[in-house]
Amino acid sequence: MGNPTIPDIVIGRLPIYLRALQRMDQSGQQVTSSHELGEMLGISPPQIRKDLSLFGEFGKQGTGYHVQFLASQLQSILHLNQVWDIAIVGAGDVGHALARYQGFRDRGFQVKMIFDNDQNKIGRKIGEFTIQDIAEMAEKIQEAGIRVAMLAVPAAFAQPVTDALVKAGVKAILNYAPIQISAPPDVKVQYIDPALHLQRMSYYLK
Amino acid sequence: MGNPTIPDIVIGRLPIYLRALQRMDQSGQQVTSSHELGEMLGISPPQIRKDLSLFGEFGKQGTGYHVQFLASQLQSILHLNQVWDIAIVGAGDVGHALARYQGFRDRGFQVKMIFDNDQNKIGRKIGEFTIQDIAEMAEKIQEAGIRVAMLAVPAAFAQPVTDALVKAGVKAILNYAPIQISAPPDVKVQYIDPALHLQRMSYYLK
DNA sequence: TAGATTGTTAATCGATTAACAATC
DNA sequence: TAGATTGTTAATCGATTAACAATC
Repeated sequence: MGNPTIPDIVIGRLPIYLRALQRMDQSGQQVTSSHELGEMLGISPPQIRKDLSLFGEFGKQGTGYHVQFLASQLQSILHLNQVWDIAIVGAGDVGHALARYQGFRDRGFQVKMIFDNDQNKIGRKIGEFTIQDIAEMAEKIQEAGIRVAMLAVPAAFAQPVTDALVKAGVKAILNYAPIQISAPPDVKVQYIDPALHLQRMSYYLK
Repeated sequence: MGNPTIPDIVIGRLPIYLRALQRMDQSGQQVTSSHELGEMLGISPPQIRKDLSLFGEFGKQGTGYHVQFLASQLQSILHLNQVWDIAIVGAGDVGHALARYQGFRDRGFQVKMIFDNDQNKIGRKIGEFTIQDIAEMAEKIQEAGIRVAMLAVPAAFAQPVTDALVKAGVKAILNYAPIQISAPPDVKVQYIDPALHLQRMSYYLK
């Protein structure tokens, strides 16, 4: 069970730590330290130690952290001991790229279905998936018990599709549509909008 | 010129304000308030007023903000009065989706070229763009004076490609590779890793 | 052991918010 | 005018960091 007093900003750093640890593990490294992790990630060592200490004592004084052990602890904290099924809504370029992206499986997620409302797309295949009719979305998601969705529809559809996903029992939505959506407090929403990142950087461009 | 004392966290919110204002403008709305914007974005009204006041006085007491005026001020602050040319590195699924994404143009950016190191891809077209050899990347970017790049290569190539981009004069990199990259302080880097967002949400899933 | 690094407290730093005078 | 909303100060809140005892 998650401790409800952990700040969300700390939760946001855990996957970053995990990603670094998994890279270390893949390269055969067995031990690391808050200093090394901090160097690698641009995060201060005490910050890392403090974050981790909110969940337990994972290190050894004088030695540091055992890479595999810490990684598995973080996976457990983040509920990544299981593979979460994902539904993709929207089979345009973004939905297409997400459906084919190979990087989810190793990191606790697995695309299971993809929906669109375009009759020309429905029935066509993307890799192993057949694009399904969005009219059947709620039913299919409920049947499969899917809790995680990625939203790759035009901005105008984002809110109605969100409402349908919430009704179907989805609790986590990664929204690629360039618009704020509203959902009940028990439904987490994260946003990806590349233009937002670019605009943030262009402030610093002369 | 940007005021160097503005916190980066404030800069990060300006594009969010701008996006909301542009939607209002498109729907014909002429005036808004910090309260309405805050409601829409989940940001407190005083926060919005304080952020904006760091750059000037853009509102009218009793009335609020003129949507078009505030939007144009934000565009100017963010250096979005011009269109920034972008180079994409990596012509896989992600690079492909980015090259075809229609959402950049209205928001101050324009894809100009795309590179890959795969001989089977070089010379093929994505929309209007011909995939170019990454061996010619530095030269082409320098010639065109491109300052902004999007990185959509495998993690193992992210750092060497970054080094090449920096040498070629790129000052802003949006990195889709799931790995931290290092660049000089005058080169801004932003990250997009969907798995990171998913993992952050799965903490809250039971 | 000596050196290194954790976990944690206290201090600092920075960001957010409450409150309100100014004024449209 | 009366009502509404800004811009801004002061207070609060929360996050980061410095420092160090504990200990491997």
